[in-house]
Amino acid sequence: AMPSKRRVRGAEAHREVHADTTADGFVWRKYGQKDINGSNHPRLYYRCALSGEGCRATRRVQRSQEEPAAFVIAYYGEHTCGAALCQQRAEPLPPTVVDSGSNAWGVFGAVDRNRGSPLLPSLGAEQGAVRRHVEAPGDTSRRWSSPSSSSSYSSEVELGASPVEGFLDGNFDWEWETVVNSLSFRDLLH
DNA sequence: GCTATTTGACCTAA
DNA sequence: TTAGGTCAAATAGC
Repeated sequence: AMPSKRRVRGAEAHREVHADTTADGFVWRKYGQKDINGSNHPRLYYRCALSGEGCRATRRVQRSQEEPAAFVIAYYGEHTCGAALCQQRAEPLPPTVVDSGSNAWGVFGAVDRNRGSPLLPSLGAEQGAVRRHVEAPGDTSRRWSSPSSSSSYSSEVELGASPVEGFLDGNFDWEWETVVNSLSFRDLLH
């Protein structure tokens, strides 16, 4: 039988993030757009560009009501094509964090992936790299792998960077918001 | 001509 | 019946 053409109402997104750019390190193909009740902005639907190879990852992008410059992006499904294949970058991401104590910096290459997307804010192209600054209390060695439900920490990303897969990786969700020239993250579990 | 995007229609859970 | 997710023909861009 044909699979349902409609996601079950209320189905949980694998993760949901707030971002000021729609770029996330993956290649997406738009397949639909809808005006949503109670929203001033249409909702955009994307699936992985490698869906033809069986990748079932999709995402739903909508501008934030409160902050029109920001986006709320919900991810559904996993990249069964393999994250490396879905990403345009030639090299896999370096480890998300180089832990060097209370402050740790990781360096990322910024990639302009959304080409001429009208949704893409003027981020990223001119800046060369992203740095993620981590401030976490307590044990820093496990903060990226399995944060406890009570842990609280934040990261900072120097602008220029679209949020990339490395930031979203893991078993927990992130929310980020623009703070002048940086993005701050916080664990959505709290 | 090929590929990606747009957009109205279609489908179905609520 | 409505709302929202997807399809697919038309269109645009290369």
